[in-house]
Amino acid sequence: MKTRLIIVDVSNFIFRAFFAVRPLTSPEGVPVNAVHGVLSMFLKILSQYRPTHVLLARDTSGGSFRNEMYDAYKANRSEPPEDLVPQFDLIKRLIKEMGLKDVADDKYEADDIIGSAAVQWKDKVDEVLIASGDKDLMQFVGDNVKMLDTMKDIIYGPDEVFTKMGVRPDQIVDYLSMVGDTSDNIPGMRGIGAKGAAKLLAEHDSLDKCIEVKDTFKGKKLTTAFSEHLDEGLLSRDLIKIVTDVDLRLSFEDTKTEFYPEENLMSFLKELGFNSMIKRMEDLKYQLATTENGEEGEIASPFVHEIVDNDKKYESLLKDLKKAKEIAIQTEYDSSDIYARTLAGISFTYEDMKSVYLPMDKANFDEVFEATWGRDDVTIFSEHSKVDHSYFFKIGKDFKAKNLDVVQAHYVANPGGNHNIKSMAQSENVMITELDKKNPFVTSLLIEDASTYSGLRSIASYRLGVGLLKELKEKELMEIYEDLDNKLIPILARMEFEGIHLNIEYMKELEEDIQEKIDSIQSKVDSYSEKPVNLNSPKQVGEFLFTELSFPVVKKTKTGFSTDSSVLEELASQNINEVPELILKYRELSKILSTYVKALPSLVNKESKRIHTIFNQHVAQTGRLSSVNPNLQNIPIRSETGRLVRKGFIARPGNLLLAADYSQVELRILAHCSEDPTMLEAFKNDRDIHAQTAAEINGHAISEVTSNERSKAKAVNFGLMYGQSSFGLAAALKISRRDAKAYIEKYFERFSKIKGFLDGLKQEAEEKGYSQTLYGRKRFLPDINSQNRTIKANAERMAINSPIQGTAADIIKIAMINIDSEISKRGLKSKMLLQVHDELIFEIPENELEEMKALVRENMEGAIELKVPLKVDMGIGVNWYDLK
DNA sequence: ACGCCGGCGTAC
DNA sequence: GACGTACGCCGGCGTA
Repeated sequence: MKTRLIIVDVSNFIFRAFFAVRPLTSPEGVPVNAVHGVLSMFLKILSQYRPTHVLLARDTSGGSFRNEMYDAYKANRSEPPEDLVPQFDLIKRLIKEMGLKDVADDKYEADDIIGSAAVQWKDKVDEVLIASGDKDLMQFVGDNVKMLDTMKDIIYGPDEVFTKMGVRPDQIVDYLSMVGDTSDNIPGMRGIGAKGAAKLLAEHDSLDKCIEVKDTFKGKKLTTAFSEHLDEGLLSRDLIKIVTDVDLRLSFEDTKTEFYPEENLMSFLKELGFNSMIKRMEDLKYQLATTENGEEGEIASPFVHEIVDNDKKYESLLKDLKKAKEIAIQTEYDSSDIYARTLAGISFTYEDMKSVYLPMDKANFDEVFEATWGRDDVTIFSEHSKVDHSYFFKIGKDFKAKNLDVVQAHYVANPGGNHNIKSMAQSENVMITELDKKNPFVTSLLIEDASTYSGLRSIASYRLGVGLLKELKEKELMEIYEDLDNKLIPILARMEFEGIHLNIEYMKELEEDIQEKIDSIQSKVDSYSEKPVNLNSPKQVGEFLFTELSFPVVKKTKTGFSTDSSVLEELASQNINEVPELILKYRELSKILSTYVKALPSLVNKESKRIHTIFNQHVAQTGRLSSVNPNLQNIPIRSETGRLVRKGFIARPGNLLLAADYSQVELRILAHCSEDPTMLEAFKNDRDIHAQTAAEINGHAISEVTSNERSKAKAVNFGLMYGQSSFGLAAALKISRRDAKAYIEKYFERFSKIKGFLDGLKQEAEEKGYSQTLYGRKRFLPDINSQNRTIKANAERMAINSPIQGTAADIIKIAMINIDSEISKRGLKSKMLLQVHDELIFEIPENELEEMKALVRENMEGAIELKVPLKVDMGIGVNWYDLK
C-alpha cells in the first residue's frame, strides 16, 4: 500500500473554520464553531485523502524569530476574535483525544514545522500533502510533495502551482519577495505586481539573477523598484524563507495513523454537543475498516465503482435491477439542450457504497427502462428527475416507477437549505466527501472518471433517498412532497419541453426602434456633460449628477451615491433640468432592450424554434416556482414599451394563447384565514376589494371612493401581507410617516381580525420555529427568536408573508396537477406552457377553446374550498400581449 | 480573462 | 432598520 503523509497547518485550519462555520455553542454555552469546523476538516482529510501518516503543525501564542528580524511582521494582524480564544484549548484537547500527533515550537511558526517535516521526511514516504491555504508553502511542492486545499478539493503539484501562480515552486520565495504578502504585512518591492514578478522570473529565473542584470531594465517602475525598494525585497525574502531544520522531536514513524475513535473522544464530542459528528465518526470507522486492503500503489476509497464493459456484466446488471426495490439512478446526458441531448450513461446504486456505471453504447435502452423506470414496484432515487422526465417525453417512454427526487424532497424538508448534491451529502451526514461541485458532461471524461463522478452521485442519492423518506415522515411533510411537488415534476418537464414560440423578426424590429430612442437620449444627456457618461453605470451617473451637475444628494448606497428611480424621480420633480427624466427613460428602455429584446432571441432552441425556460421548484423558499434561462415570470407588463415585448410570444398556427389568472388570490387567502367579516363579505359579493377597503377606512360608500383613496388602500392591502411598516408605507405613498401610521391604525381598527391573524402568525412561528401554509408546507425560521432586532423583524415578515404566498403557490400547483390530468384524460391537444405565480398560460387549438376555458376555470376556481370564492380572469389572443 | 458582487429593475 | 418572493443585466473590482 502506498504511504501518504499529510501535514496539516492547524492554525490556518482554525481561522478558516472559525469564519466558515456559523456561530455555534456547546450545551454549556461555550463557542465551538471553530472546533466543529476543524474536526470536520480532520475527518474529511482522513476519509477522503486516506493518509497513512499525519502530522499537525501548530503555532504558539508568542511570536517567532521573524518578529525580532522585522518589527512590523504580521503587525496588521489583529487579536483573534473573542469567540475564538477559548476554542484554541478545546482544539488542543481534540487533537489529543483523536490520538493525532502535533508539533509546536516557541521559536518557530507552523510554516517552519511544516517545511521541516516535508523536507526531512519526503524520502521516507510515497507522497507528502501539505494541507494549508498559505501560498507561501508552495515553495516545497516537488515530485512527491503537493499542496492540498481542502476547502476547494484541489491538489497542487508543480504544474498546478505554475498554472495558478505563473512561476515554478522553487521560484515562489523570490516571487513573493517581490510581490509581497499583505496578510503577513510583508512589503515586497513597490512597483512590482503579480504579473511583473512572474514575467521577470520567467526571463531571469531568480531574484538574484534579476539583481545582476537590473541595470539593463527599462521602464520607470521597474528601475525604481530595483533602485529604491530592493532592500525591502531582500528583507521580504528572509521573512518568507521557511526554516527546514527545526528539530521536530519525533520521528516519521511516530506519525503513523491508526484512527479508532475511542470512548474518551466520544464523550468529549458529547460534551461539545457534536451529536452528528458521532455518527460521522462511526461512518468513518466503517469506511476505514472496509478499505484497509487497498491495492498496491493506490490510495483506497471506501466506494466501489463498477463499469459495465462486457455483455456478461450487462446481463448481470439487468438481473440485479429487476430484483431491486430501491434504485438510485444518476443519468448522464451529453448536453443541456432539451431537444438535442441524448443519454450517454447511467450510474446505478442498489446496494450501499457501490455503483455500477453503464455507458449507453453498451446497452439496450428499452431493456434498461423496463428494469427500472418502467416498473411500478420500485422506488427510484435521483437528483434531477425533471430532466429524465422530459427526455422520456422526447423518446416516448412512460415513467411508471415511484419517484423520489432527492433535490425536491430535500427542499420540501429543508426549504432554506442548499440542495446541491455535495452540500446535501454533507448536511445529511451521508459522508460522501469525495463529491465535487463541478458538473461536467461525462462525454468529456475518461470512462473511469465518468464512472466515479457519476457513481458517487448515485451512491449519494441512494443514501440521501433513504434518509429523506424518514425525514419527510418525521416532519409531516410527506403529503406535500407526494401530492404536490412530486406530481408537478412531470408536468413542469412537459411545459419546459413544449416551450413557447418567439417571433424573432418582430423582436429584431423592436430592437431597432428601442435602440434608436436610446441613442437619442444618450446624445441629449451627453450635451450636458464635459465627458461622455455611461448611463449603464450607476457610479458614473452618480458622479455626473451629484458632482458635475451639483444635484442635491438624496440618498447613499454603501458604495456611493444612490441613483435609483426614486432618487431620479425626486430630482426630476425639482425641475432643474431634463437630465433626471432622461436618465429614467434611458434606464427603462435599456432594461427592456438588454434583458428582454436582445436576450430572448438568443435563447430560441435551434431545433424546436421555441424558448424552453426551466422551472425550478426548489428555489423560492415559500413554495413558489422560479423560472430561469430565460426567466419568463418577469416579462414586462406595467409600462407600454415593456409590454410590447409580449407581442413577441406567439401561438402556433391554428392555435390561441389562453391566460387564466387568479384575481386577488393572496388577499382572498388572507380573508379566509383571518375570517375578517368585512373582507369575507367583500369577496363573497365580488366587490372591488381595494375600493371597499377605502370605503371602510374613510367611512363612506364605495361609490364615493376617489382613485387616490383607492390606491392608498391598495398599497396598504399589499403592504400588510409583506409585513410593511409605517415607514415603508410612507415611502411607497410619498406621505408622511405620521399619516402612514394613522392610516394603518385606522385600517386595523376597521379590520381587527386581520391584525389578530397576522400577530398570530408571528407568535405561532416563534413557538414552533416555522411557518406553515394551509396545506402544511413549512418554512423554518431559525431567526424568529433572534436577540438581534433587525434579524428577528426580518424573520417576522417572513412568518407573515410565507403562509400567504406559500398557500397561493400550493393552490396553483393543485390546479396545475388537476388540469394536466383532465387534459390527458380527455385526450385534448391543448398544452399548458407557462406559470406566472397566479397565472397559467395555455396554447390551445382553436376547436378546443371553449372546452378548455371551462376546464381551466373549473379546476383553478375549484382547486381549494375557501370561505370566499376563488375568481379567475381569462384572456385570449394570438400573442401574449393580447391576453388582457 | 474570468468570476463575484453591488446596484438596479422587471415580474407577482 | 424600515416590503415579501424571485432572475438577470451591467459595471467595477479582485483574483475568492
